[in-house]
Amino acid sequence: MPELPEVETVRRGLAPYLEGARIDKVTLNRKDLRFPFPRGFAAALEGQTITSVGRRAKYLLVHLSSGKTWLSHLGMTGAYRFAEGKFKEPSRYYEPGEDVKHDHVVVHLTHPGRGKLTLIYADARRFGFMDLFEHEEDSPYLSGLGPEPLGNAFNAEEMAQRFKGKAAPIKAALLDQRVVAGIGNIYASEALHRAHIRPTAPAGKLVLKSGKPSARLDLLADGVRTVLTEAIDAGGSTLRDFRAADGGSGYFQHRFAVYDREGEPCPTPGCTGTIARIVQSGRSTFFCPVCQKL
DNA sequence: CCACTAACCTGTAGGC
DNA sequence: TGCCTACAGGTTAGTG
Repeated sequence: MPELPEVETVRRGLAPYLEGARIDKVTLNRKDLRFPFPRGFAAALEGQTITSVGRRAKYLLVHLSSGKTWLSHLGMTGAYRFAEGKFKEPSRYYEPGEDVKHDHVVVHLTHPGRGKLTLIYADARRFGFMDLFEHEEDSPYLSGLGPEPLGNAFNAEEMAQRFKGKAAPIKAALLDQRVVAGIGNIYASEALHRAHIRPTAPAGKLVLKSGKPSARLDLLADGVRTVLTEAIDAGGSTLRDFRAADGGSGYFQHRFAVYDREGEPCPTPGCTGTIARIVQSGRSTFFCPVCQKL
């Protein structure tokens, strides 16, 4: 489900309700999601106060008073919501009375000023997972990640170093979390369209012999930053089932230039192209064959 | 190390 | 209506 902008939207929705709250009880309705919960997971959360809610790439990071960090990845269909009608619009899967068979984790909290809250993690496909660690470098999920695309360490020079000599298509390179962390299938297509780069182009072709980024790669770095920033500002994209923690939906999907727009006219000013769909590494890629040359 | 595939699991949309 | 297929925002494990 969620790429960086959607996870950031979830983080922003949760933070005001979680920060400062004490975790009273954690119920796991099964022993695993994509992977088993770590040993003693629930017990390690219980009794803790949440100091802050952060994010790294597509990972939510809930920092606890014990110094440990509760990591949560939403996979494709993971979602958080609060029970008991705290919000006007419940997640579409979970209208009152609807089945709750995908509610896998239930967290009872007491928030100073907001009182008792029940946070629920639901995940139909169970591609999500959770972890608990003391130091970020101890988490296998975080240790290999590339730079945050909206952080200072991310720029065209940085990308050039990672792309140099790579034969893999640029779309695959953008999806590689070791190269840049947080881009997924939607925003990879969108960023490439903004930079007018063909998704099949070998990543190495965007790097000059000197190792400097090409002008196109400069455009791509800009495209990544701007599309992610705009998507966050729009509250993420709502396809199928994505919901922010308050049950609301993002609206960036209305601003997709190419994603899921096969057969529609290319929105690039003056371009006469029609958006095409191809499959790369088993996943859909959308692009304009006319304005996305190399 | 690189590139690619299959696998994980459930739900939904579309064709017949 | 039912049945069948294709596809879905992600990541890891296994193969050459």
